Amino acid sequence: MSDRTSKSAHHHGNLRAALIESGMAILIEEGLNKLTLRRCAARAGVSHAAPAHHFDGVAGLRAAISEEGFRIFRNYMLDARNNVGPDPHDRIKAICRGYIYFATDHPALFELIFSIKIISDLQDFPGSDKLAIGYDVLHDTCTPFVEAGHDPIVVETQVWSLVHGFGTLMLTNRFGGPNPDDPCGPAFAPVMALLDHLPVKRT
Amino acid sequence: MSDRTSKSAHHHGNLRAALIESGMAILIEEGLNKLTLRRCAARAGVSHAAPAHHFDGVAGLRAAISEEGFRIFRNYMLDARNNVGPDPHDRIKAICRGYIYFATDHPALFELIFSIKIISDLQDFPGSDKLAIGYDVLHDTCTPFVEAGHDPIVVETQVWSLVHGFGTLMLTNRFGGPNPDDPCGPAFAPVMALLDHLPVKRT
DNA sequence: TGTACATCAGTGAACGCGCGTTCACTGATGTAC
DNA sequence: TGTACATCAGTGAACGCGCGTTCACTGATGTAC
Repeated sequence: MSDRTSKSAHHHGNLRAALIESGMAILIEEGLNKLTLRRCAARAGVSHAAPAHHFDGVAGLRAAISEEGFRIFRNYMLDARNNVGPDPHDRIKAICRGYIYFATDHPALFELIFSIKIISDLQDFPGSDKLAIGYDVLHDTCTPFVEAGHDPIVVETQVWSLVHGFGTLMLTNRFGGPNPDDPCGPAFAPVMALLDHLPVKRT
Repeated sequence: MSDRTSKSAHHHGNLRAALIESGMAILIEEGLNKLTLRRCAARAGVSHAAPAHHFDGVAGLRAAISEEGFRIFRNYMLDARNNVGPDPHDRIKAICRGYIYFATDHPALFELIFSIKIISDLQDFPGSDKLAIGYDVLHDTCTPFVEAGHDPIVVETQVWSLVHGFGTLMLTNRFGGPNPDDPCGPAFAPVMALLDHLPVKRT
């Protein structure tokens, strides 16, 4: 936070963060299959061998970007939920809207964070608990629909499957593609309707 | 169907079909990112320039394999539905089980056929109506749950989102990974339960 | 039935591309004294 | 405060890899006559 403007040739100072930022931009502008070490380096204005000092290969870069992606994703859900009152149905529908907005705004990042196979890629991601960032929001918001003493995974599986399926199908244009004006418009209404019928089990 | 055993150097005779078969094997054994023209050619025992006579680039190969994949996928749903009686809930649950069995048996093929973005990749796939193979099964099986005069897309979106979301999340091990013995086991029960509550609108 | 010939489906060598990785190097930074 | 030095984070050249594509070629096939 001092003379970041100097930008001397060596010692970028914050290259790791800059590379992650470059990766995000590449995801937005070029897509997931263009996310390479060399492209990130080029975009950050640094030699292509430089990233090796900060990431353990391309898998490490993807893991770091995923972690940031999960945080952004979680904030989408929280922001949506902060705009509604305490009604359980309003809240569950809100986080689902946040889910879909995120998928629409950041399709490649959405694809990245959900392409990680938790078990098989475990060794590649030492901080694999980072892959659960956001799950707490789903869990908390589902609680009113979970009968006391019952396993919350049932409701969580129902809600998550429903919204995730809609999101992925929408991104591959199975419902005519995302509506840029309102990704949670008419096409999403059937999902909302089903959520509306979830019975509240405790208040 | 004559002397296919001769296998003379030139004129393989059925190379297109052999390359598609090779591609299927590669998907099963090596995964989607190993599906290349050169690998298919090598696996079919042919020079790597040969596929150019049968497919329009790697996109054409993927399209041809997708088409076959959609047919297999559809048969999974039909087979499952043929094993149950006429009860609408039994039938809708059956095609969803078929959906999940297919995803478990052919994860890379599942990934391929659902990675195709229908609109943007349209020009790459002249037979893009082939991308809808299987939708008829969903449509027909959902009919009893659609009120007369209402748009069937509502129920179709609900069922499809639910089962597709579960399938994709399961394949990335979000539910502890697919159970090899019974992919439609306890983890899938919440989805089945939700389907059981779909109201029948006509008989 | 036999022959000439056009067509077609393969071969194999070559090219350029982008990628990850390695390596000797060098300039900047920070610390010990 | 100043100097020596270890450490660290970059550079740039080089390597090998697998990929798609092109191209002249050649052997097999099928048809006209």
